[in-house]
Amino acid sequence: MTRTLSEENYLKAIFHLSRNSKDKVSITTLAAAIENTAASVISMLRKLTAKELVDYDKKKGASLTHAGEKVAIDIVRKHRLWEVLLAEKLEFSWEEIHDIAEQLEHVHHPELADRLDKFLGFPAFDPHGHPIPDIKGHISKETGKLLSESATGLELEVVGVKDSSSMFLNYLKQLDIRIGSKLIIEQIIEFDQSAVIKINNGNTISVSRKFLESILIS
Amino acid sequence: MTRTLSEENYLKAIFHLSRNSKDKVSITTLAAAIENTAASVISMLRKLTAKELVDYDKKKGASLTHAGEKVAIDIVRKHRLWEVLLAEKLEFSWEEIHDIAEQLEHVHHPELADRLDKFLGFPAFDPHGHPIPDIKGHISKETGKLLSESATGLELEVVGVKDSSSMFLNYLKQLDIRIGSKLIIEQIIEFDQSAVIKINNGNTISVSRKFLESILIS
DNA sequence: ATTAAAAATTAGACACACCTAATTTTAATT
DNA sequence: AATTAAAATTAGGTGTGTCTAATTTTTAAT
Repeated sequence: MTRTLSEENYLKAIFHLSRNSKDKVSITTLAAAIENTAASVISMLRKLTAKELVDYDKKKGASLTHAGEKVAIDIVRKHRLWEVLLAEKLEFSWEEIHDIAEQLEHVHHPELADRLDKFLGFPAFDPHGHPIPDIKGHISKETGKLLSESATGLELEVVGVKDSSSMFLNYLKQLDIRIGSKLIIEQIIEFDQSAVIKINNGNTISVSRKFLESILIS
Repeated sequence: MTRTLSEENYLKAIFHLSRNSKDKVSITTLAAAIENTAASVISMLRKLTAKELVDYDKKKGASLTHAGEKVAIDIVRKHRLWEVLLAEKLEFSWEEIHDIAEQLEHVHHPELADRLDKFLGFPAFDPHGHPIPDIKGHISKETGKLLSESATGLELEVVGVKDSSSMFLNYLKQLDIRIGSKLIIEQIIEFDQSAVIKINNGNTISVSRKFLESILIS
């Protein structure tokens, strides 16, 4: 019943991808997310199907079984709890914690997550604004909606990011955007769906569509 | 230059084995320590030799190069710092922390050990009484000597254990022996080198030679 | 409906870290 | 010195998780 690192990463990827798009996840999508080839994805899905952690073969696309989802949520829980420890206790910055938590999330011990949770004071959100599953695996809904779905002219508060990569977070740091920052969409450029936004009632800059889809606002 | 889990475990094993016996480590000894076959050990030593982390082939036996020792000490440092966090902050008990730290010690990040160290208040010893290498890789000498090398009749204080396995630590827990406990060797049985010891001026029990070699006293 | 493009799949290979079963080398005894 | 035992080594094999290069199937467009 013990899972390999690869297996866990696949489960996690399927979990995140099926949160976003609701649908079953295609081979190609998974392959892109996990940065493996489609061939590799197929053989891993077969393995996970045999272990009854994933449903596949049926129509097109993979989804987690109940057991698989439990495993995935446990990994996500550990990931986010470790991120809180790294940020709050060890003083790592926003853009450093994700990669370390990617390693820490695979440490196995039946009580580890719960001990961490208690030590950290049962945090509800990780430093990127994502909800932390509770001890029973319940996840409160993502707070906020995408900046890309917001109207122009309104003052919006940043409550989280959809992309936790250090690349993106370094960019935000450079722009002086963090959780709690105030943004106003001043203009949407129809041509490429980019936008001009005002940051903290100060600088005005131009950002891409991809940027708008990576920020959660309240 | 990135190291695999296996490579790190070999480096750590060589490090610990050559602390104990000073000499270069034989294939057979390493194989027993790491619970692999001699054949596997040889091929891994070749790999580590090629990476210039280990000196081998020469006479009989392996030892760490300067670079290899640096890596090993870094792993040991992380292991022991994580043990402190697990015991002091997350309230894990003596016999649980070793196995978790075996996983945590392989988490890579250039600053992780130092941040942990700072957060924990720069501890000098881990919960099993072993010295924690400092930021420069310096390790203070093991405190204490083996219970097996002590005279009978004296009151001795437990300062550490040589064996951090949960098997041994559970046994100690059952005997109510921990760091700080007082022991008196009442008698050595010549036949098998076992001993009768008094614990905390209370119960008297019989223990094996192996037991005596697994406890450090001041 | 046909055709082209995209997605899924199969087939076969490879690196890694193991293994077992010889075989060779070294060390220890008589 | 011959013999035996132990240790080291080689040879060849396995499972896991990848890959590339076909091939097949599905979907979309004309």
